[in-house]
Amino acid sequence: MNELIDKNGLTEEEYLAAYCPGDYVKPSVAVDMVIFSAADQKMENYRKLPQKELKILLIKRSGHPYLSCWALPGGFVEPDETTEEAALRELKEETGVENIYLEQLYTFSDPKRDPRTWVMSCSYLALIDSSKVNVSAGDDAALASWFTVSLEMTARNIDEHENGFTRTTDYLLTLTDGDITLSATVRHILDRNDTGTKNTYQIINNNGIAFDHARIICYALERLRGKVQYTDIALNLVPEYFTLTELQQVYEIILGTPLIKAPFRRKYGELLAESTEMQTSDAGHRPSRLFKRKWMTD
Amino acid sequence: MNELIDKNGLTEEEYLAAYCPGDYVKPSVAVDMVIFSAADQKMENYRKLPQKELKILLIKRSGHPYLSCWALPGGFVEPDETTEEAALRELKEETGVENIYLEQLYTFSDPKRDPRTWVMSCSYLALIDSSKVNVSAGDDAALASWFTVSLEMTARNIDEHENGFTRTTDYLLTLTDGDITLSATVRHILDRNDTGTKNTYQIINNNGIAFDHARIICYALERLRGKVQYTDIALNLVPEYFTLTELQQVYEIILGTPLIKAPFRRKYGELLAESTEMQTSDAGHRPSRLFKRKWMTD
DNA sequence: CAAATAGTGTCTTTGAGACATTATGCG
DNA sequence: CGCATAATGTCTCAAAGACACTATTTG
Repeated sequence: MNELIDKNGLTEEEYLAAYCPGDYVKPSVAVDMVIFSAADQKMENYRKLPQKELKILLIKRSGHPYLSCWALPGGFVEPDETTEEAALRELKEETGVENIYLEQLYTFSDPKRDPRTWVMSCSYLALIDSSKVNVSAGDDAALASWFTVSLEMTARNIDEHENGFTRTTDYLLTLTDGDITLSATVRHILDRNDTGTKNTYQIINNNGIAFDHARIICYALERLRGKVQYTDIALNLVPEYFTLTELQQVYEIILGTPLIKAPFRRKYGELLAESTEMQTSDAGHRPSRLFKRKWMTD
Repeated sequence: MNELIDKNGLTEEEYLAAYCPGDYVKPSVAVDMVIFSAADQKMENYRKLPQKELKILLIKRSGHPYLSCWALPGGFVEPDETTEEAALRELKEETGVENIYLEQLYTFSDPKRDPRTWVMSCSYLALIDSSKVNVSAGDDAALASWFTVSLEMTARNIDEHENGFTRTTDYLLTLTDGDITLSATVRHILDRNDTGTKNTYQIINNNGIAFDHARIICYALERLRGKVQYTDIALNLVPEYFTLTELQQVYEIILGTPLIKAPFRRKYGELLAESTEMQTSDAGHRPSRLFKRKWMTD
């Protein structure tokens, strides 16, 4: 608190005591969470390992707008809390889980993104060990479900012009849960020229995903794919003790490509996880060593 | 627009027509910009190359709170615009520059970050070629100035406990412009254990930097340091034509370490810039080839 | 032994780091 | 020629990619 006096002769203390917020139009601010987990897919074959699948949690809307579409879990930020605290509060309400990996993603602010009124969405990426969460999340009446995620590039067009180029890329996002299939095409337009770079994202078509949440999910996947390669965040998707094959599968479903075992084990096994004596007793093949997270302090 | 009917018997269209926003308390949302440029430092020696310095633009506050402290340029988001549009609008007002590299950083939402009222800040990173901007920015009475940035780690303490560790790191941010020196110490506390990871940032002490802007500046520098290594954003800090030595200096002042010439030229010269015939006629040494940005379409 | 997975050895390729060497302009 | 910078050559070392080989378990 400084003692300087402003042009009206007030100190900071006096100014603040007299402060009256103006009557400007303000936006509502919500938090929306993209909660990922990596769940085991049941294998039909008799002694094969289960395969992992990347899932996100969605909640079916029971009111307008986007009635009976599926939306990201979230809610409005309340006074006296940060967006992160709001996210943690909602997370606990909707999944019962505390102590989760949480990272702010991006603030979406298109004034028309909510047809009712001006609502910004501060989005969060959350990662959760699927063994920790009960399948039917949502303790109240809200219908919540885990959807398997798939994102693939379906078209790309590059148009080079005088001092730059325009690149249009379409991504197809598909979310499935049993019979239910949701999908959306998100178009990314990158326009670069001598005077700058401009990125535009449009939801070209949308099947059952509420608001701009298809776009938010794409953004979250992009971030996850990037960060998984130079951090240890993937460890938040496996239980406390896990095998290297499990971890490799998690990397594979995130990145969408198969990885080669030996270099994977060198890179992540050596650097990120600490081996222990524990072994798991399986059926039909050599049992594998269990690993645990190693705390990297740098 | 779907035709489903909700529990009150309304279609979405009817619902929206009747929609009346509730009377909740809402935050104000501001955008704050960390605008970097890399300016040539005048060399005293008679025929040496100029050295680059990393600068950010700050504006002196002429009213409470933080009267006569220095703040990031910014302003409030208005209805019918996105935060990005607000940032571009403010940027044009305060520096006269359009067509600039702009990237959303992070939304700071501590409800006490502005002593007046509840104000969230959606922060942006902007990069500008210093040759494009006049030294005395700010077309109105506001006093704007470019400050040289320096950020260094001053202390680190790691405390390992049962199931994890707590790491405390202090960073000293120093901003100088001629006689004026601003500084702040930002403390980062990383707490990891079996139940999760928690990051906390505190401004330990602060000399003349308004609000939580010291923290925002640190965040921006961190992002810039990271992205410079795997993207070509650094090219937004140099003029259209530039030498590889200039570019290397830009990398060096961002990363804070000297780089070795040969590998730098292999990595960035080959991958990111396209050579042209142009040469510059200098004084006292071999003239260097000028390079231009190469448009990477992938 | 067959099936299935666990775990390692090693060759190749790539690229960063480090340093030396050559080139070119000016006075 | 001397100074200062430009530009390239090359050796080393670390890590990723690719693939083959060995090791264990159950039935």
